[in-house]
Amino acid sequence: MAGVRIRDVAQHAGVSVGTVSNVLNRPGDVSPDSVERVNQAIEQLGYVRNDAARKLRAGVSTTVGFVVLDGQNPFFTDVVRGAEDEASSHNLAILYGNTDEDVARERMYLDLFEEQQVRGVLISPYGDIHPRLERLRARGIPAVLVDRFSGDGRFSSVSVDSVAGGRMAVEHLIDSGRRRIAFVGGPFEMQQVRDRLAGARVAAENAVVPVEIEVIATDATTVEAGVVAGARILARPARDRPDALFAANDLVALGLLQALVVDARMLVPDEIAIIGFDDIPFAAAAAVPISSMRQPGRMIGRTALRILLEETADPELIPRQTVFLPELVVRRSTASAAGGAARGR
Amino acid sequence: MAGVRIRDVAQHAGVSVGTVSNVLNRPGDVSPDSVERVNQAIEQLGYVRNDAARKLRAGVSTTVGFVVLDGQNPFFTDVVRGAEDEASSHNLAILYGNTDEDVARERMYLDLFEEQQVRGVLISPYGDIHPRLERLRARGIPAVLVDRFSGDGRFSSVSVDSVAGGRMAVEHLIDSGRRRIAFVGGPFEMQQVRDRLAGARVAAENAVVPVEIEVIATDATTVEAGVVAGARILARPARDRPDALFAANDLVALGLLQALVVDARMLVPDEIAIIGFDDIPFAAAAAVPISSMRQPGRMIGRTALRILLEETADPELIPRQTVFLPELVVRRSTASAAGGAARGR
DNA sequence: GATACTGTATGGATCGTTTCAAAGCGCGTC
DNA sequence: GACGCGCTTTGAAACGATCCATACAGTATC
Repeated sequence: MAGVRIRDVAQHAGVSVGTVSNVLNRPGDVSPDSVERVNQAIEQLGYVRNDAARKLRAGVSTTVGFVVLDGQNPFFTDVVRGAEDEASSHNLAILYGNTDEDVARERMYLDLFEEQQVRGVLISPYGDIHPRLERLRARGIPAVLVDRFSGDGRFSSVSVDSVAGGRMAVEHLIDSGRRRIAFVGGPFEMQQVRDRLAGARVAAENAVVPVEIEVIATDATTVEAGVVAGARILARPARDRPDALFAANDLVALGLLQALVVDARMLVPDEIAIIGFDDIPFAAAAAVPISSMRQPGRMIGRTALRILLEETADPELIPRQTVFLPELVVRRSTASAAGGAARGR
Repeated sequence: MAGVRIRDVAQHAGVSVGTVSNVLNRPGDVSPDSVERVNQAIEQLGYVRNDAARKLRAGVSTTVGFVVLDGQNPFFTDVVRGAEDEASSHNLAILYGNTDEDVARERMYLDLFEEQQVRGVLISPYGDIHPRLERLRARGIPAVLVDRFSGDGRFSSVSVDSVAGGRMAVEHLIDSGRRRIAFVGGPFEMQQVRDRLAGARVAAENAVVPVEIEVIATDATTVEAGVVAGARILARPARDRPDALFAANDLVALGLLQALVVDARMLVPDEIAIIGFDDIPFAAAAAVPISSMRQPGRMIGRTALRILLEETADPELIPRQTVFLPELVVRRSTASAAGGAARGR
């Protein structure tokens, strides 16, 4: 429609097209005088660069793709926010896709991003996408895994040590006097879920007292799945229930809490303790404030994008794994079983 | 790098470049035989269309921009999800930007989207961006306002009737026996905030009993802002406190709840009732389950994207305002002050 | 057998930018 | 005044797809 092209700017400023392009891309190489005139022309004509033409010729994209496992999970919105901050400071835009733990959607977005020739891809993977990512890399599009350790080290990744996190969470439960612990989460296709459980088992094995770990599988890591799992626990006779729940993430923990406390009036932490993972902002405002393993979501996003940009700059870079350690945040949901004052008793 | 071009596909399939393009865009116009051969070649060579070249020549973009006020707010992630669903069914990708109530960021994203020549823009506006949007429209990029009524009708919009919502919320508070009501929210630059307050005032004026509406201003609609406001309320002598709080949204309501109940052990709803807006999933799992005005977020997103696509198809279309009515969801936080029997739910 | 018509296929022009080799310019040196 | 040296500027050739006017083959019609 409007169609102000670089040629019009050149004409208006009395210079050649090449010069305008240089002003746009390498102002240092152009005389201050020309820069001034060109900028005025741009201003006056309301010129906006055509990114498609730029991308076609220069081969450089100004977008980065981000494929997220669960965009509804506040933890991931936090990660996205971090990536976005970093991106906008480099004048990049984010192409956003939410897979919702669906392999087909995941593939679709990667296809889309390839057509778009994004500068790079951040992805919290669900299915096995290594071959797909290899192909992208072969086309000059690097990828960084987010919230997932790259087992074989073929890609860079930014994540949190979920095994350590699981261990710390369960150690905390054991310290506060719990012995019959249930891990609530799923699906086990998700590496994070497997790792957190593995960590829980390590803590149980290392404990000086005998500790049971039971697994209550859910089909997703959502509030609804937590509610369903909670109902299953309630259906059991009181004697058969665990005395502590380690939820795969805070959404599940909130669902459990809703089923057990809000709906069924169980006493948390007295009858049963609950700990989650992620420390989303809502954990603190829950029916009973939920203890959790805090992940630095924003930082993860920032870091991932930064690494991605380094890799675009130098494709020969060796992939590197960045791992943060989660931090235990204790709230009321795991206060000592003994009740009030004494802990050692 | 890889660089399989349409020319290579043509060669491999033994047809001309034009034919391959036709197979890609109008397979109906090509003989089944050619379609077959071309598709095989595409498969074998791993050809992926170069969207930049396509966009440059054809002028059609495969991305839609979405500028969101607060990407951390679950309500908005729900809206985005709706838009995304609709977009992916049309093979469009979403360029995502989060303004965080910052005018500069808002402008930056609109610039970025203009360079990208997106197909259209969805935006939940913060500042006054009408001139900016007019300019986009002049360049053939339509925009649809999300979660904000277009007062002058110059753009299509999809929103919820916030005035009605505010009225319904406060009517409910009055019905349950409250008389000294405080509206907690801000900044008042946000139309949603103003409208919800306006609705509250309407309800108070229409009431058959005298009702006071007090305003407790916050500088954002976040959990933290709610906590701060809660502390201010606590600082007042008990006699001077309102008997009900209408929060501008659920995040603020959760913050209030945290300050008043979790931290200070006030009794909700007995001493003070709380109602929020949006009905985010976390409202139900809160310390005291929070009553709220439900907005159909996902539906809003879907609808907005659909309208946007209709407008790209026919730029002459007259802007239209789609308004949903919010729905009152009553939970424990506003149970009758009288105490009464029906508290169990 | 000439003509018209339909359905496909072709290939060169085109989109708007960046790139890059070459030219132009001003100035100091010999 | 010829030459060389930086610093700027120039203009035409890409980039890879789509568009479109044209060509062509095959069939129907008279």
